[in-house]
Amino acid sequence: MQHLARLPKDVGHAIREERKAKKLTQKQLADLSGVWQETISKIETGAANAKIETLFDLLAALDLEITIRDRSKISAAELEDIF
Amino acid sequence: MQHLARLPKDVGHAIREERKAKKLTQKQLADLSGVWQETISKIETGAANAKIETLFDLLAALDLEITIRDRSKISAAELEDIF
DNA sequence: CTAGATTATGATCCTTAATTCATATTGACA
DNA sequence: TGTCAATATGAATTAAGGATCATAATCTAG
Repeated sequence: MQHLARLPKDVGHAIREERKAKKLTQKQLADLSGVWQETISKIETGAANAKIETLFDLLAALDLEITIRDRSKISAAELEDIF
Repeated sequence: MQHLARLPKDVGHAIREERKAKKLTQKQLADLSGVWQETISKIETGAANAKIETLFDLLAALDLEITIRDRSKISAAELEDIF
């Protein structure tokens, strides 16, 4: 599964889906990442405008990474076919 | 060109490279994105831990998007970009 | 339905990003 | 080299995130 993000709230959704896909609770992710459960909740629900560092703490704990590229380059559907 | 980001500073590098690839000055990007030139400078040099919303303001102005996925899913094409 | 686990929300305190202005530094180029 | 554009840096102020504690709301198995 791969997540396209063009708006800040997309990031929270992606975090939540990846956390659930890995069968982790917010508390477990909190312990893994060093980010508080309350903060994770706010980020996942879009109630927070998190800092990049906090986001990367969560991404690292979930073994995720980010790629940045032009919007026109390739569609998410096409990428799904590749992977 | 596509940028892999696993650490916060990678984001600043990607922003800078994409801005230069599109032949924009920090001031021009500032006018396009609504983010101040001084702030862009700090983000590009890694001197700032920007907020997600600020990052997305810059990505939108540069017509960029991000994808989030598992670290293990790296294509051959991307490996060539990295090495 | 109930109990326990999970997630959400609210308050306070502390830290820090973003804005804004001023200016210093660097870079490009005639 | 000298000048102007571009970028970086620093200070002060404002706004907001994160830590922390407490607790409410929600979900879920038994």
